Amino acid sequence: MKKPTPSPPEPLADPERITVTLDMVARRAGVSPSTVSRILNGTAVVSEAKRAAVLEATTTLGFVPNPLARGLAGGKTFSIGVVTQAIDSPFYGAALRGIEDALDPAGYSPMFMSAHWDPEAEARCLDVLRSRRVDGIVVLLPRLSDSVLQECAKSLPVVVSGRSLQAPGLFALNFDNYTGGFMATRHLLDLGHTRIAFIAGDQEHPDAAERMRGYRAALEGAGVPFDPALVVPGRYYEISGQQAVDRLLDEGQAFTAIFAANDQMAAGAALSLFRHGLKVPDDVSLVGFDDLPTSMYATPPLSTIQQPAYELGRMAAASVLQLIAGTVPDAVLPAPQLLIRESSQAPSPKTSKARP
Amino acid sequence: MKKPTPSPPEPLADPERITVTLDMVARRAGVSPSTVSRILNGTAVVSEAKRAAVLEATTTLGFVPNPLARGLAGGKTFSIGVVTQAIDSPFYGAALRGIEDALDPAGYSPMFMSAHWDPEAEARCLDVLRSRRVDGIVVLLPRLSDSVLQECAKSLPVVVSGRSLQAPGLFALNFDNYTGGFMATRHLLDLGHTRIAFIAGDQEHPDAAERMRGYRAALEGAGVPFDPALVVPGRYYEISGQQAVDRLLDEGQAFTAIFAANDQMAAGAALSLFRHGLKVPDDVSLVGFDDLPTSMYATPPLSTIQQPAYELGRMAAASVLQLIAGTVPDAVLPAPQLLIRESSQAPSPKTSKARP
DNA sequence: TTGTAGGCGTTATCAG
DNA sequence: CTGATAACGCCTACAA
Repeated sequence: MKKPTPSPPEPLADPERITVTLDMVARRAGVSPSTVSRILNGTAVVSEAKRAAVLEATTTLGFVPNPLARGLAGGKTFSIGVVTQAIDSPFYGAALRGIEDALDPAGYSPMFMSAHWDPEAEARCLDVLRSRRVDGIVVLLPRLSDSVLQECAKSLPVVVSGRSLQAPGLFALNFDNYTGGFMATRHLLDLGHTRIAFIAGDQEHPDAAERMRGYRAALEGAGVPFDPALVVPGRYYEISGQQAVDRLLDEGQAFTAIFAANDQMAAGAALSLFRHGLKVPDDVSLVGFDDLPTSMYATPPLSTIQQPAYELGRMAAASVLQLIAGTVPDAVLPAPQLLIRESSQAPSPKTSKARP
Repeated sequence: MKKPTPSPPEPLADPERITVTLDMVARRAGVSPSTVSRILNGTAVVSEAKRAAVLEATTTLGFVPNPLARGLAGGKTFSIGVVTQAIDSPFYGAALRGIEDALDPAGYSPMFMSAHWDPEAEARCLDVLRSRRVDGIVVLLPRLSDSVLQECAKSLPVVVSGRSLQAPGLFALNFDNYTGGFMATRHLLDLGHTRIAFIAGDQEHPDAAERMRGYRAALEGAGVPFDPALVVPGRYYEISGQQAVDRLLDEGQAFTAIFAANDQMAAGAALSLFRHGLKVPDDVSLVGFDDLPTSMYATPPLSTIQQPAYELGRMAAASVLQLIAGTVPDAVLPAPQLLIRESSQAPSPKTSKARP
């Protein structure tokens, strides 16, 4: 499958075209290939004279080691597999950047893949990554069972987020979703709300379940009875937040505030309220979770729980690197933080119900 | 590099642990390695009997070819380098997914890198990607000069977006930003607005310049004089949109509508208006550009120009693949489309100026 | 049609 | 400290 041009060989010489090999460097420096390799990798001590010669040859020849050959021979590819659920998710963006930032200075490259919340797809991602011989794997919010993950960790360093697992070669970075959910609800309670609707995430996700647990605990702590009618399931997407509020309103539920399990659903909820002529926060207070970059630019800016996505990415990447180096990671995610903006306020006495 | 375990052979058999090689498949099928290779790659015609035997052996052994070895031997890595400016940008998200979707079925893997709008960083990305021996490169909104890009294309298939370049081994996918800018402005004009502020993007970016050109052309076409005082520079981030409107308002400029060169700045603009007590669209109409996934959930939903980010990604990826295959890409981006939502309406007679 | 041999660019293992 | 000499796992002439 050559270029369809059977013309004379390279009219315009392209210096970068021909690959410079380690052997060529060795020859030019008058040493053996192994010596070059050792110097370039710092694998052993070498005489200053040769080191200098090799370095000179390396630069003048513009030698760049071939990662493929390195991987094949040495068993390391200097790449880390990263499986996300949706690479286009606003939440992941920051995390991916954190991973990039942590890996780059170490000479590692991330290899991103999306599993689309599908356990089977996630398994395929792991397979592809393994077949590509990545040196380690980061799984953001895995959907696969703990055992599968632990199994995977037996043959490769693995870091997961959103689980609390313990296993050799496995490190889990868990955000305190429970406390986050608690704080959000508590904030609304403190403001004077008692009829607080909750748009839940998919309870299959541990983090969603935790946020809900925080919601209930806060209510109980305040002596406010938990009302199942105020809890609507969502799926973390905007549309599900919108539908949730549509439903709440259709059912004629009385509430003065809404706590959405993530900012995306909060945005959907806001749209539903807008369509129904309800104002935030005058008629209904709204609190989200995640603090997406866009949330502070919502109208009005959204009160939410800050989730350190960028830090999560950085720490996860740093942790795989530690695992690879044989160190035991000790990273701990920052505690949840409540960001009070303008979407929440005390309930106005007049409109104590969404549907007066 | 054998296993450091001279213990009895595999107490708990771990089938995935030991790598199954092509040779093993060959042996089990009773054929030579080359035959296996030929069958698996469809490189040559083989007798049905052997083909069946090989396929059987492949599946029962769970053989997965090693991409590293394949790359080393065949000179291909089956990976495509993708340089974006910011992996966490809401606009890129969809594009990256498109790339993923187009590459995956072809057995290729994307390798994402962020250049942060910095030409030097972009050059480094290209170097890293080349050193990783990617088979082709996609550069989304390059900041590097045309000549550097063309030079790069001499040794590697390159696809760029946001430029109109022509060169061997180089394919450019360009969105019609001019028409998009024209349509957005025209929409406002049609509504009856004549004082239309424009929040521009960095004029260094060709696409930003084009959108501005469209803005001016629409004004001229409608016989509305272009007023430099209504044009404020931005940098495509939310904050710059907010600052732009702050400035417009501080200066006491009279306008009834704002066209922001992208949705992110439109979000910032909306926040500024909100802070100043101005309502969208009652006091000021607002139109953006890009149609970010979040824009339809803004309050009110944002009128904007739809930019097919996902398609862009898909087409870019498909095009590199074509380039690699020796075909000439012929992809053409969909034409811009105006999405009229609720952030734009006819100017109310009372508030014909932001500052009456 | 099918097998054999050699090589892709490095690293690792061993002697010296 | 340094240099041969094997691998690494696969592909591709070349030969049969």
